[in-house]
Amino acid sequence: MYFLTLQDPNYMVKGSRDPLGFQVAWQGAGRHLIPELSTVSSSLRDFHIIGLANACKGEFDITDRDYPAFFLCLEQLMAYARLQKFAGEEGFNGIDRARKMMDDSRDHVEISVSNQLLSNQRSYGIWGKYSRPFNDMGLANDARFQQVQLQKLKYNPLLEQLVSQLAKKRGTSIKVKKSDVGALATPLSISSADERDCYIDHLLTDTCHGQLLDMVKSFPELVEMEFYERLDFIIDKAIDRKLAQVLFRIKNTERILSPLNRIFRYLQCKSSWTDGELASDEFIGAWAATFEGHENSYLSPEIGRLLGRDNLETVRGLVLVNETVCARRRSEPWMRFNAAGLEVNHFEGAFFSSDYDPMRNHDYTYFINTWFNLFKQLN
DNA sequence: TAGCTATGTGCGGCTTTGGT
DNA sequence: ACCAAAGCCGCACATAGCTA
Repeated sequence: MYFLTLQDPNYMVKGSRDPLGFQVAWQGAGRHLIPELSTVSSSLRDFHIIGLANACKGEFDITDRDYPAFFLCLEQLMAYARLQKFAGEEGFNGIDRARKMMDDSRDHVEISVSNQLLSNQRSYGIWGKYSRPFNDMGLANDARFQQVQLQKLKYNPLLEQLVSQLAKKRGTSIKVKKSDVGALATPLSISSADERDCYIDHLLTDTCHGQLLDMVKSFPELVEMEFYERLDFIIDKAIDRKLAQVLFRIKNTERILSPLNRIFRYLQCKSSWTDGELASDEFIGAWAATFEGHENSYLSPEIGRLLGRDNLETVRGLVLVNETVCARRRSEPWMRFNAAGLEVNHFEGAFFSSDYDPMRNHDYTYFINTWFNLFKQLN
C-alpha cells in the first residue's frame, strides 16, 4: 500500500538547472573577450533580417508602437524566402511552420501577426535572439549600415513594394504568391564590400582592439580548431599581451569549471556514496588532478580552491557550493552528507562518460563558438 | 517483393528555471 | 526585456523484423 501526498512546493527542488551557479561564471569570463554576442546569435542571415527591419523603420516612418508587428511580418516574409532559396542549407527558428505553409495546397502564403511561425514568435524568433546583440554592438545606429540595407531594399522592387505595404497595414494580413517568395531573398546575402566591412566591424569585435580577428586572418587554421587547441595556439602566438592574458584566464577558468561540473554530474549518477567510495573513486581523483592554479582564472578563490585536494574535500566543497546556490534560490540542495556518507536527492542532469578528458574536453563556450561561426559566414 | 509495424534516433521547438 | 540551458515532446526518417 502506498500513501501518496502532493509535494509541498516550498520543499520541492525547484531549480533543475545550473546547480553550481556556473553560468554566471563562464559568461562573465567570456565577456572579458567577446562583450556583446550571445550563444544563440550566430546566424548572419538573421542579422541581415533584423538589419533590414531596422532600416525600414526609419525609411517608412514606422512608430515604436507599430514596429514589433512590422518586424514579425518581415520575419515571416523572409522565412518563406530563405526556405525557398536556401532549402536544406540552413535551419532557422520557425522553419517547421514555414515549411507547412509552403507545402499546403494554397498558391499563396499569408503574412500577419496572427500567422506566427512560432508559439511566441517575438520571444523565440529573431527579435528575442538578436535584439540585444544588434543594439549593443551599435549596428542599429550605424548610418553606413542603414544605407547599405536601404540599397538592398531598392535593388528589389517587389520586396520594396511588399515592405511598404506591411508598413502601412500594421500587421494585418497580406497575401504573397508562393511563386514570388524566392525572389525576395536577395537581401539575405552580402551585397557589397561595404556591407561586409560593417558586419566585420560590429560582429567580430573583441575587447582587445580587434586582435582576435587579426590572429584569425594571420592563422586561418584557427577556424577549424578545437576549444583548447585554439586557446593554446593564440596564447602562444599573440603579440598583444592582453589578448594572450584574457585567453589564458579563460582557459584556466574552464580547466576548473569543467571538471567540477563533471564531478557533480557524476555524483548524481548514484543515490548514495560512502565516504570510502568517494575517497577512493578513480574518476573523481583523475578529473580533479588537472588543477593548474585559480589565480590566473576569472573565478573566485572559493571555487578555484575546490580542485587539487583529496576527493572527499572536493566533493564536500561542491556540495557546499550547491547548498549555497540552492539557498539563494530558496530551494532544497541536491545532495547532502549524513552519517552514512553522501545522499543524492536530485538526479536531473546526471551524466557520466569514462572518456572525459579534462585536458581536451570542455563544457562551456565563452561565446567563442559564436564568434568563429560568424567569422566563417563572413568569409 | 511490397507492405505493415515496432523501435530507435536526431532535431526543431516548447516550457521551465535561473539568470543579467 | 532579454539570455542560457536542460528536459521533454512530437515529428520525420531509418531500420529491422515479420507477413502475405
